[in-house]
Amino acid sequence: MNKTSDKRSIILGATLRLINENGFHGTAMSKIAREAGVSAGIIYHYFESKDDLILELYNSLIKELMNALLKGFDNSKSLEDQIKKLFEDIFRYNLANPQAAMFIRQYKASPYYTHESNSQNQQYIDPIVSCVQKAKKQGIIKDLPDTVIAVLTMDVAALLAQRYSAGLVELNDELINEIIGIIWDALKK
Amino acid sequence: MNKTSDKRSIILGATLRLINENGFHGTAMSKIAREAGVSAGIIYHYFESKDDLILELYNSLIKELMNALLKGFDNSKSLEDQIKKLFEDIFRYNLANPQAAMFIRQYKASPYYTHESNSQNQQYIDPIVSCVQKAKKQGIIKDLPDTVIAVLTMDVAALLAQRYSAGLVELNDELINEIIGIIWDALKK
Amino acid sequence: MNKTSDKRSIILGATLRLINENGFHGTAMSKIAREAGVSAGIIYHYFESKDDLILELYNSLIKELMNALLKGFDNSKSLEDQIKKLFEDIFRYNLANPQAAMFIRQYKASPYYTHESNSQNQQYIDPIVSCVQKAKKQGIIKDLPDTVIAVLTMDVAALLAQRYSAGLVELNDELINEIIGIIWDALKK
Amino acid sequence: MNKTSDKRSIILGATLRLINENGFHGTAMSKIAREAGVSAGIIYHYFESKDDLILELYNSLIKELMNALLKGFDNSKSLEDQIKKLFEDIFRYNLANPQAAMFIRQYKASPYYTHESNSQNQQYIDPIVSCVQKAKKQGIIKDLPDTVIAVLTMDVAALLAQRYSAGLVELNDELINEIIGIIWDALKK
DNA sequence: TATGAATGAGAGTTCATTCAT
DNA sequence: CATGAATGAACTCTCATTCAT
Repeated sequence: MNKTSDKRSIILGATLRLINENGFHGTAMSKIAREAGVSAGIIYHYFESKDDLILELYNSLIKELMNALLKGFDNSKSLEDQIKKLFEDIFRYNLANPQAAMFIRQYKASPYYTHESNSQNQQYIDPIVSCVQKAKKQGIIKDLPDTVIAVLTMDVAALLAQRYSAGLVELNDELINEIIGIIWDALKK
Repeated sequence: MNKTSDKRSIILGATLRLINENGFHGTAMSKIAREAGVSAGIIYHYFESKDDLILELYNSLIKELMNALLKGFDNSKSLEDQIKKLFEDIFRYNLANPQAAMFIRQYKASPYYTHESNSQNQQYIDPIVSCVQKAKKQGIIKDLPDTVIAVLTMDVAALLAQRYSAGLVELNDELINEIIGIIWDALKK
Repeated sequence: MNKTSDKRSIILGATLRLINENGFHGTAMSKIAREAGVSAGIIYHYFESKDDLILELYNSLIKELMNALLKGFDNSKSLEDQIKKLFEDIFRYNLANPQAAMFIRQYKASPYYTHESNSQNQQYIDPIVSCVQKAKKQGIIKDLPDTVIAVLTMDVAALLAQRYSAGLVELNDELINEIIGIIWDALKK
Repeated sequence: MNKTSDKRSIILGATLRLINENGFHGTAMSKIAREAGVSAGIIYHYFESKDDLILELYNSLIKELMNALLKGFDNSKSLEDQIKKLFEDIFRYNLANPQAAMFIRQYKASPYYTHESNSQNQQYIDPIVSCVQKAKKQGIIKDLPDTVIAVLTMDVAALLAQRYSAGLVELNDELINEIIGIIWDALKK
């Protein structure tokens, strides 16, 4: 890890924290610079604009999430176990990374979120999507549209993570397992 | 309906449309005024500030939603039917009012959403919460925290409504009924 | 006193209080209306504009002051006694009416104060000026320009009244008399 | 003198001129920027707000005035000569710097003038106050409250300077000396 | 690479004034 | 006479972005 990517990461981290706390609108570039301990100008060396910075942050968080999911992937297991593991990992990742979950959620709910911004992450998403497709074809899970499945897994997990971060619900391992079970039962055929 | 509440409503409507399209940050007060066909200054006659305007919009949408849910309420039916009807109505309301669903979702994902902003709506939410409580006690639905139940019903419905509005998924009556059935099966004991 | 002049007076009184507390700039017409217990619009029935309202207030305060001075006037006394009494009354009036003193001072220090605004009060000021002129000619007081004499009497008194109102100095009767004596000694020949 | 303090000074100078001409209320930040030949935004780099700018201007003028008075200070002279010189310098400084005198006067007559704003200048005022204190104790000048002495010297000088600037009175050296003599005679024991 | 002073457009908000009622 | 909703220009202040150093 060289100095360049260090500073880039520091800026991204500062942006993540500030936007989660104050929203897109409440997060001025000058504040990001102060939080990151760099000058305002240098941000424009690493990112084209504020919009670009936010998009890059989103992409990097999606990339990290997808890497975490792929790491748990085991092709030697049965497809049912693979899918089950996938859903479990999605839940656990969101709950373990509430800052990331919160940002992704806020981003997706905002006008920053366009088809274009998502197409860049297709490469990371593809393996997971194709796994889900296979499971549908083999009759392991219900034949629902991908979007519906994504909502019931990814989005539900992210929402619960945020509610947990906000102190609105207590989530112990037992409850998490129960929820994962409920979702799995709801999706499986 | 007198002129005063008319203009107030017009301003709220313009705010809803613009914020859904451009986000909180992308929606200037002057644009709201232009969209509503009023002067910029008069907004401050009806609302204290931009933040207040947004909060009032949120409150009014929550109130409308809750009224819609209460309208479908029938105490003569069995509790199971009541709960089932409630979940169905939540889905249908969100899908029928995508603008409201989208705004509520964006609001809840933003730093505007605080405990304080929700406490004002407690009066509308209470009857529904108590109905769910009763269902839990009578063993009709699973004994999950209210927040988890809210995520699996209200938030899932709102998310699907937005995905539908964004053209990401086709939701016909058959599919809606299937999803309602899935959620109901997941929650019932 | 009819209702019309009542309301006019109430508006003037509200303006006096608010401007002394918040300055010209900090005193909106709507606040004057609220303080006076009238609508914003009606002020424009009694006064042409905010500037006019402020000018009329200034004029009315100058008129009251001058009337107070003229009331103490006694042509049967010696000129020396008349002048001495005049200076004493100026002091006492300012100290007894700190709100008026404060406003006049703030007005005179502001760009509202023009030659034009003063010319309207010439009728009230004339008798006093001519009395001072006579005293100068008869060698009772020093032959200083009128402006210098006004500063050493009127303005000094107003300043002391304001300092007293602000709690910066304690002014008992003894001290007031001492100051009056000092000023008189300084001006007399 | 570096560029930073240059621009700060230019802004302060522009503010002084405009406020003397148009008052606090009539002096918009945008006008100050234009007069100073800078952008509107940069003022907020040097000053927190309009209020802060005005306070800083007041403080800098008080500081300059006090430095001018201290420069004329000569401890080797008799206390009587020191005091006399002080009063003379106050007069001459005010008459030589009518812009400063006018602003200080307008500021003191406005609601901007608070105890807090003055406490920041105590360090500059202290030496002069203690000199006056000593003179009172030694029976050189009358035992009047400091505020009264300040009014009769500082404020009278500032008022005369403004009247002179406004063309209301002609002040030649002879007259100035006469007035200084009158004030001195009034204060000395 | 890195800084931070500088820009200027545009934000939210205020307010003197008007006018239909 | 009286109201107060309505206007819209002008205000203070912010902020993404640039650029000389």
